[in-house]
Amino acid sequence: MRYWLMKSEPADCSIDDLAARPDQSVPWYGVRNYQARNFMRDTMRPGDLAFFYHSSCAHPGIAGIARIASLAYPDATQFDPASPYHDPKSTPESPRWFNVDVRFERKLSLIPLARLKSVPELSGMRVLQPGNRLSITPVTPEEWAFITGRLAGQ
DNA sequence: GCCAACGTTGGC
DNA sequence: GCCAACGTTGGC
Repeated sequence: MRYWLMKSEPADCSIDDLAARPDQSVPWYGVRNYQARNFMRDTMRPGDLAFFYHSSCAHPGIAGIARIASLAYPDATQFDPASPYHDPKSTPESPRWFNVDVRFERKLSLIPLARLKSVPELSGMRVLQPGNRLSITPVTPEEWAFITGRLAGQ
């Protein structure tokens, strides 16, 4: 089993939005970066755990935990001309973009980005590296254990 | 709103 | 294949 960190803009889908959804799950559509796509398509497996991270907002940080709930399958929004994620170069015969389903696991009291950055044990964390923009990044078992065990307040 | 960092595009 | 231009990300 692997661990991940997945960014979501809470204005689009917050941890509370995820918890309130039918089945408490959501297709993680809209990823249009090849590296993040490859993580979903090639490495993620159902049962993997992910930090649910709030980005591009007033209080960026880890807001909860989610579980990968499906293998990757073609992202429907790429074929929808009305979607902002429409990709005219993609075809159903040869889809370019994929998504997994993500299910709510539990909420955490927010672990702010500044807190994560202040911890020496997490200095190597992928998402904290300067210039990182990937919306999906791997988390090591050590990082996962440290954050859930030492930084998560509940 | 600013801006640094990064990925993608497209001309050559 | 190079690389400049452009668009996006995301913290501040």
